[in-house]
Amino acid sequence: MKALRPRRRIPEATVARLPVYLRSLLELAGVDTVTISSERLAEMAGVNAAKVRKDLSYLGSYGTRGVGYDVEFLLFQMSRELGLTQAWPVVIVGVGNLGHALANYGGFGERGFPVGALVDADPAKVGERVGELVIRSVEELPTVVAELGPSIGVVATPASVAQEVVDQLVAAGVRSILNFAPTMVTVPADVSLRKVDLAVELQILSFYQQRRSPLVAPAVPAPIDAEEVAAGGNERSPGMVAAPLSVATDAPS
Amino acid sequence: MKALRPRRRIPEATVARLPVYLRSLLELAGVDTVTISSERLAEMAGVNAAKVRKDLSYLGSYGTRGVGYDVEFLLFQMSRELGLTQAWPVVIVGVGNLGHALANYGGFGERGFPVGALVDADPAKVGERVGELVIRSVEELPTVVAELGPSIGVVATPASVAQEVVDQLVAAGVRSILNFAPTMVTVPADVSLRKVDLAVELQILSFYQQRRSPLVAPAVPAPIDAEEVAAGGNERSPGMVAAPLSVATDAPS
DNA sequence: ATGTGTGAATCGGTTCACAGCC
DNA sequence: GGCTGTGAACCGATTCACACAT
Repeated sequence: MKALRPRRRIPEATVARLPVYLRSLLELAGVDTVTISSERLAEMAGVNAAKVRKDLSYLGSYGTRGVGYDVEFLLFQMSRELGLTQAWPVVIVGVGNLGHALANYGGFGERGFPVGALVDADPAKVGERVGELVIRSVEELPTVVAELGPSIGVVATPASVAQEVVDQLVAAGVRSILNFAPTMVTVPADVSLRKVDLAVELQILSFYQQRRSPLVAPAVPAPIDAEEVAAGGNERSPGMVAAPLSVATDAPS
Repeated sequence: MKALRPRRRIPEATVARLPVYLRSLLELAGVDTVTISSERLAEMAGVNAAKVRKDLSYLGSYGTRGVGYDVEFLLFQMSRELGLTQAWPVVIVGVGNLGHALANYGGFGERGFPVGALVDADPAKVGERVGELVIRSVEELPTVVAELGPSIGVVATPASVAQEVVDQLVAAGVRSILNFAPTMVTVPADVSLRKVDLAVELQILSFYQQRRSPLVAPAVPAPIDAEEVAAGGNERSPGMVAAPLSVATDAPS
């Protein structure tokens, strides 16, 4: 299954920023603002204007020179491109602390990703009710996925069973998986996999914090102001998890 | 603004992978395995061998040609580099669904990031007990942070107050922040910020899934093309495709 | 005059390929 | 022979800078 047809191939880094632009646009949608400049959108999204223009240009030439971008139109195009014109149900596997929280977290449904099913391997949990859903057995995955249609699998199990669960999701037909388990898992080439690894995030922060204070005392002649300085947002999606960028430039001497 | 402070500057992308190597090494630590080759470590971490060698070379020349890397020694160096020789307490701000789950999630403490305090702005929650901790008022942040010492702030509040909370953390002296709120926040240049945005992750998955199965006809005349999907920016290296030892290679349906 | 769209320059990171040491 | 360490080539992404449309 390898076709190569990039009608308009959108760079991965751009794809990772589209949701951020979308959110920014939603913030000012419906209201007074009819058009927006790349500069203003950049500010809202926490990136720079050149990047915004380049990114949006991959979607098509939807702007008007000398004016800016039509907010509504851009919203529409972007939603379409991101596949948000339809709802993608989410199947959460592993209803422990995290799975539970994710199930109750309203944010998903609001954004077009209704939690469609909860699944757990523990027989003691099967049948238990969480919100409006009843936890089902992991054995029912094929049925569950068939009922929901194209959906996204969220793995919130212990690391030890994550690969097994991923395999089951894939076998059930799920082609998009978000893994929260702190372990590496592999999927066939036609399945998308992203991971969110909290411990890794903390360790990355630890690295920079460590570097910053081998000693103490910043001892900088001119105290740096606060607020407003952009620390960049983390975006980026190269070979890792989320995005990165942080850290500071080091001691201004 | 670039001082040549860090004798060995480690690329950001490398820093983000160190925790993954660390975890891999821990998996085989203590046991029979005394040394490990870049190839084997690469396999465990889900990257390629050249990358492992290059990454490890930034830490120093800790390998032995013709042999590999000493597991224990590498573990030690890596822990030190990541600042894991000390525990960094975590302050969770916002004890809603997610904050609660994070507080109860044992994974942090295990990995050297004990949850040191829970803070919330809601007076109704202050005083409530969660695990061994009592939720404290957000006004007490300066005191809390002073008590804990250098720590990491985790923002698990609604988006609407995230920036405010981040400012308070920074004012209280926190220099490392992990933001779960779905909004852009800024911090001074000397503060590290990383974000975990679940909705964004789902939308990225949606993008690729959408491309894979363009369901309805687009409202705009646009030639549609299939394309090989290589989704996520997460981990995944180009080379890691089909699941080696997993089942699931083919989808049932 | 204003702000997009995009080639060209640049940068950071990955991969290659092989010299060097075990 | 095996495997690391690393310059060099390569590649994707970011930034620059300006022609062009309104």
